[in-house]
Amino acid sequence: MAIEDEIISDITAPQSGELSEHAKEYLSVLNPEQYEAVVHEGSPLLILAGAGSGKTRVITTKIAYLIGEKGVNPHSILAVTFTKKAANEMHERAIALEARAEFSQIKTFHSFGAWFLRVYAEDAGIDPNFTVYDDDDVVSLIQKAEPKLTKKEAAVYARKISLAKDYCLLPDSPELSMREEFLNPTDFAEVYALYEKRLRATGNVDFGDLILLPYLALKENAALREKMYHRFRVIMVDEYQDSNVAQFKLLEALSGLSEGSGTYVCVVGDDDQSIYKFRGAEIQNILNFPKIFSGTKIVRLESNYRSTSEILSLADNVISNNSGRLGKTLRAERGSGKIPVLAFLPNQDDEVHFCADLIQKSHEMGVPYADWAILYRTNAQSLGFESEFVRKKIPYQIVGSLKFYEREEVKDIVAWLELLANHKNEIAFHRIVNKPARSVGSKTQDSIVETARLSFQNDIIASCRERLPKLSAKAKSGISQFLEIIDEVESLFGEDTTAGGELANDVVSEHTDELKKRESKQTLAKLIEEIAKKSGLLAYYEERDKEEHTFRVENMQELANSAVPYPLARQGLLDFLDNIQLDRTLSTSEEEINPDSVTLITLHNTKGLEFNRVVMTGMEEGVFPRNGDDEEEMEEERRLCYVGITRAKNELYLTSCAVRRMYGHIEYMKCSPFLLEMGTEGIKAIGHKPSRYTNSSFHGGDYGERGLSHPDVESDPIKRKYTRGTKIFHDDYGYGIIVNTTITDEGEFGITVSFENSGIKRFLPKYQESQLMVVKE
DNA sequence: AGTGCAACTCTTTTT
DNA sequence: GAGTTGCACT
Repeated sequence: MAIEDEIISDITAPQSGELSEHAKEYLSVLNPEQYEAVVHEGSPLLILAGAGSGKTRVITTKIAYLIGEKGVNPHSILAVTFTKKAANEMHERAIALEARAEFSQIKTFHSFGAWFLRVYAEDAGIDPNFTVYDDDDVVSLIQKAEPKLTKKEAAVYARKISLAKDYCLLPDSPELSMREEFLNPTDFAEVYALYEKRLRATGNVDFGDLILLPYLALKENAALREKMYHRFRVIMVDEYQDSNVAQFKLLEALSGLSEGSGTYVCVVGDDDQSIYKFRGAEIQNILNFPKIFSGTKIVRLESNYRSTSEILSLADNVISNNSGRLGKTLRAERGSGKIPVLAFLPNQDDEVHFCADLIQKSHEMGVPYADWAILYRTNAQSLGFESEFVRKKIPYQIVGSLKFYEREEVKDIVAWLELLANHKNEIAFHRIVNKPARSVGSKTQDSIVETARLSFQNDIIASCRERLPKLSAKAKSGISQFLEIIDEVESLFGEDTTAGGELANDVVSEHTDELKKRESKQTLAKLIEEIAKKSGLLAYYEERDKEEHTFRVENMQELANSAVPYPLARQGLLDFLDNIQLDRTLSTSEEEINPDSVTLITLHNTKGLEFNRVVMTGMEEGVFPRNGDDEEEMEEERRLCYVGITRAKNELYLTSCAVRRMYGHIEYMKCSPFLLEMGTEGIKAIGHKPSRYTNSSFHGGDYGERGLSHPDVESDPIKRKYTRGTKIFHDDYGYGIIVNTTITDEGEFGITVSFENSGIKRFLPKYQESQLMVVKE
């Protein structure tokens, strides 16, 4: 690891004295708390950063400041976040402030783990050519380890194993039997142990291992820890409220905070935005941080620069119902804006139409589609919006959809790549050896894997070669074809088949990659195309595309396209696999995503994002919040609601349906308790208000009887408000006078307005209340 | 080995 | 209601 040692040798001494002009400039835009956080040094730092409080600015400015003003070597700065998107944004913004930040490690927790394991594979006791198993692969592997389990049962074990790893629990951890969730199935620990053994035999890792294995390696190896203390002098963690136990232990081991390493640790988070408990996030990490690390300085960022005061006050009304908060009140620096709108709608079709209308009408007035985000609790809810948007030709983009990598044809190609990277990958072997059919049945496959285990250190390809002469005629021909394909595609690597991950993801490797790419002009895309051709998958899917009118070949090509930036070499292959395995949510290939499109996104996925106009849909009990009973889960849902509201900069809309189709049944929905918590004061409710909603404002907490709709008592006030001759102001059209009022065929109250500058328009005021204002003279 | 039909579950949320 | 899984049949 010569490179590693080289990097740590040139940490420049801290400079003293005057700030550079550049630094004065970027520090001058900070508020006092932000400034304090940026220049703080000498003890651990906990930044409690409310939504929209400029947290990313603080982190990136701090990185720039440390490098530019404090003489910290950019290589010795590590910053981790939870999503690739956030990591990339942070890196770019840091570079914009300070070019040398390019050399800092700014990545997700998991991709940091992958980097660490490649570089220190030996210390961690694993093969440096590992690839990462996704959840489906884990389930398959559990079934291989314990064949009597059905897929469903195996999935239960898979989920719990993943959770156990988040909690940093191994099969033999005594704590495993102390936690309720691991008590059944009663043989959980045994299956977990079997799985671990089998997983190690494949030479692969799962997601949990990316955190757990680096931690274990550090824990058992003082020399390695020492190395890390020199390698990383500054460690920052973003979204710290969602870190899990394993991540905390990794951070602790990496920083040596308890060992007096002198590493500077800065964590940033917001306890009100902790929304990943189901995935093992441990909110105690942030609540107890100051207790665990004595001398911790706490800085609170409570100035919100994102949302209008109307939006923030709704957010505060909701979150203040939670107990056990560190406590924090956001100040709306932007001042006041439009009042949020709550639409009660008959059913989910109306919900979809309402959103589409809102977007389309605003677009006609020049509002870009990209202003809008549709938020929902579960992925399933996106379907209705998708079809409606397609129909109305509204461009949209779904964030966080795993669809691309879940496609059969994509998984096939990826399995080929994985097997090439790691000949021990049993799951990948099973997937591709007989596809298209080569008469290699499951019995033959199992016997080959068994032989690999017994005689070839799990190398399945070696096992294939050895078993070849002894197989039945059919299987023999199939396996020999298979081996031929393997040989042909492996020859594409040329002489560069040596294993090695020393340079992974470091700047140095990027340069070498760049050189190699230019020299050979060959990229990984070529490998993928060859695999598709030689394996017969191309022909196979061409045939199926014709019959089924699908676009599978296109998808394979798209995968190939996304591999163009990677060199045709072993390292390029591993980098590419890391990239797709650790970033499944983003469609890697930036295939013609319309830059001006509406965002469809789950509430969870919105963390860290912001939009001018936000619609929170499905505000119904049972949808959001999902379960109403458990108070702890309720608090997490409430935090999720808080996250959703605070994504909105200028306009917030909420929709709630009276009836929703679920499963195949019609469900009569109650409106979400969160709507009641928001109160009725700061929100404009339109549509048929359920009695539960109208009654609640008088006695908070008592949500009233279940009920759908009251007779519409609200239409009268509206009619009274918009009378002929009234002067109004419309956000899009400006000032005008109501020249006529009508009742439509559907019984809706309509007005005709003559605008000073926009001609004559007709409206249904009920649906325009957010844009319409009566002007008092 | 591959096809077709019947029965079942499923809705959290994701690196 | 749909998509998936498992079984039985060819």
